[in-house]
Amino acid sequence: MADKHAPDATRRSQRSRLAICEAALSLVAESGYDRLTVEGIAARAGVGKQTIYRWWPSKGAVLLDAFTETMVAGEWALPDTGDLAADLKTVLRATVDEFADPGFHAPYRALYVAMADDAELAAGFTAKVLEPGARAYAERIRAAQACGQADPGCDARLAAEALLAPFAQRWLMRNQPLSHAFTDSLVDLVLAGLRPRG
Amino acid sequence: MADKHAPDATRRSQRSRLAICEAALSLVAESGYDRLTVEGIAARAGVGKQTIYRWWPSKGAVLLDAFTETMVAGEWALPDTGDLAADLKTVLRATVDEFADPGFHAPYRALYVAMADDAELAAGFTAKVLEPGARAYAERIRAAQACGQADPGCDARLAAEALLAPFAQRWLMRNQPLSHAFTDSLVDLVLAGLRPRG
Amino acid sequence: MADKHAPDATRRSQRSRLAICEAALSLVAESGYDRLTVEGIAARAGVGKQTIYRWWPSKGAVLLDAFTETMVAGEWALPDTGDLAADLKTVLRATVDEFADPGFHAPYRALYVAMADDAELAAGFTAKVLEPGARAYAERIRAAQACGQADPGCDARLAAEALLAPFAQRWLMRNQPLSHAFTDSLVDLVLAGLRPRG
Amino acid sequence: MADKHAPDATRRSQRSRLAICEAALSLVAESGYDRLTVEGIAARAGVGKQTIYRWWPSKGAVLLDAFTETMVAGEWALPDTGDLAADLKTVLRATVDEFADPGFHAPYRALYVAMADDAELAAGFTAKVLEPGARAYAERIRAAQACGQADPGCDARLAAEALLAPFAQRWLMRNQPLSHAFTDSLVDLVLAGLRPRG
DNA sequence: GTCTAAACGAGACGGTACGTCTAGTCTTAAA
DNA sequence: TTTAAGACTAGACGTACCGTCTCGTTTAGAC
Repeated sequence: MADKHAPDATRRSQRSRLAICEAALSLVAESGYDRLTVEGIAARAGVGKQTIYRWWPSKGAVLLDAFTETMVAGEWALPDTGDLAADLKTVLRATVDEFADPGFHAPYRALYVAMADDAELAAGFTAKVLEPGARAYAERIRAAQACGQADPGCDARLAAEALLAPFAQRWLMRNQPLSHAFTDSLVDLVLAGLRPRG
Repeated sequence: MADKHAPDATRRSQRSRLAICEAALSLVAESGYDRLTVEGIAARAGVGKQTIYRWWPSKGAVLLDAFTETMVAGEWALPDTGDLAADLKTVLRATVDEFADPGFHAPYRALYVAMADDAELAAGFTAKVLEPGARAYAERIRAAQACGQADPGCDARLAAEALLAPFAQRWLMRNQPLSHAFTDSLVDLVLAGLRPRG
Repeated sequence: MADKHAPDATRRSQRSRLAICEAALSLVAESGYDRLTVEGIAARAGVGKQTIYRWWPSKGAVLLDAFTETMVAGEWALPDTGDLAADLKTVLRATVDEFADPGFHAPYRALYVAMADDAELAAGFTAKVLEPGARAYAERIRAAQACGQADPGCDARLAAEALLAPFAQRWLMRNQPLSHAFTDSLVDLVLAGLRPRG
Repeated sequence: MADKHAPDATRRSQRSRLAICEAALSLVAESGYDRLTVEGIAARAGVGKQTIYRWWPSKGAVLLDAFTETMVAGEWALPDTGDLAADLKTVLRATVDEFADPGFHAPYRALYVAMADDAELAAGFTAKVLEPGARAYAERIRAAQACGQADPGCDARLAAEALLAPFAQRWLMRNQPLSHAFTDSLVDLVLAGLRPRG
């Protein structure tokens, strides 16, 4: 029936919305997700708590909005120089560098945490961040398959996961170095599995 | 120098320790990690809160102890029938089935969450759970390399990660099915990358 | 300088305030001061603990507020029939009777306890309860001095204390009966000291 | 019936007993009664908690023992120079001075507190400390009555209370000075009530 | 250009859980 | 058997946030 009182989005204060997103990102970068509180965000943003609860269901949702808006530029296509291995290595090296910035990896890690307990947020994070990334990799691999650089019988999507998941895992665990050498080897391993078969 | 007052471990009550572990596991299976509280554990275990705080630094650490003790049998060697692909598929299918049990995957997921915010716990979880698993896979792959079933030039450890991480990722995200077909394909993909090169 | 964050008294919930006072009085009457807890008051009042800590610094302060509001009618003048001895005896007998009610003497005793360790509370209890009482006695005695019934050279305030303190002492100690006979004798003794001197 | 297991007092460690008493007195003088804890006493005395619980029912009881043993010399007779007023003033002035020492008044105040909630302790404190004092005053007054210095029709015990209680009250409340002038006036007032009647 | 309904800042409220502290009981080893 | 030591169950402490609920105060769209 009636959804509580759906607030009137046209009257929403953009000023507050931005302040909340910025506050959430800066706080999570400073102190980590478990010390991030709605009250803290409201205080830093100079905003009433209700203004947060009116527009977001949880602090995880705030973070997801803030992250996707600020961090995720929007374009997701991988470069295609004609050399699949080189392109993948280039992009993964850039990603390694990106994850060195606490302003980036702190909210990213926070979203990983929040996701595990909150299926709705997991769906959102997947749809807005993870899935587009995986799809871009799969697309690039499919292009290589199309021009004979990779075995067309292989599942491009699975190969994309085989590239991205070990990266994510190492980053999440923090127990092994996340280096260019690592991503390069990973590309080599997965691409070996994609060699066109004679 | 002195760490506060290190409690005397020889006087520790095993009765309480076990009750705490069992309570933690059952509660996390019932309600999820973010509804798991130290007070709840203490209440269900029939134990004073201080007894938990005396021996563990956080609820995540309790869960790690409880999980490794109860869930992780101890032996980690993979079967070796001589057929690498078959062996890997068998084990991964069994793991898929294992993760269908909430009594198993709930604490596992909880540890993933806790880990992301707590580097110390991450180290413990890695050392006691993830690392032994990865090592067992790498060992099996090395055995295959030794008898010519796999390219000896490949990094066995990296291949192990390429098998395990996509599995973990899908499970964590819940957005794609975690089926035998998936793990079988994954084995095929990674093993294709390990084909002995002519 | 700034007192933390002084809460906004205009928004204070009177409903909660009254419930807290009533809960404090009933609990102390039932179980005594040392079994009185802030949590217990909050629970019985149906109130969050923070609502108590926001407005009072200690359980003693709650009790003082509750007591002065409920028990202390406000008017403190002693009757003046022209007969000082009779008037004092009447009032003290009434006080003896009043102290037989646990609803009255329990919080009173509690405040005595709390006072001894808390100088601020002592000041409050003195100012709101003890001092007005002593002053009323002193005033009545001064009236008697003015009309020649008592020696004008005596310190009326000291005489008031000589009446009230032995009463308080016996009540506090519980080792001797607190009877009308006792207060009558006390009045006779002190008034003998106030006889107009020839 | 059997009283639990009455411990064997003949084997009691005097060393521990003394250490406990000293620890209790010094701690209460330093921090006040409400910060006095059994654990604190045990720690400072270098004694197990059980050793305290074995021999005393409460921290108040420890304090009473410690106080009576250390502070109350044992002899309670007031001087008798033949001049009642002078003798009383001398003794009360000395008492005023005694109460200026925190080592004395801190445990005394603590016992007042403890007493109000604990009838058993009240009986003990009364019997060992207050009552002997009151009796000594009453005795001195009776001596004066015997030699015609005071009205024999008056209740000497009541007069003693009229001297001691206002003193105790002022000390307990801390809101009025506790001076020699005050005790002198008090003696004068009460003694006026005891004047032999023509 | 008001008027008026909303979104807003602020923050009090009923609650839950935190991590700490102490009570009083129980167990162990030493003397 | 008493003692020092200290782990145990129990539960209150005072604090931090939760998410809900008023309060006036902006503020922006409809009159």
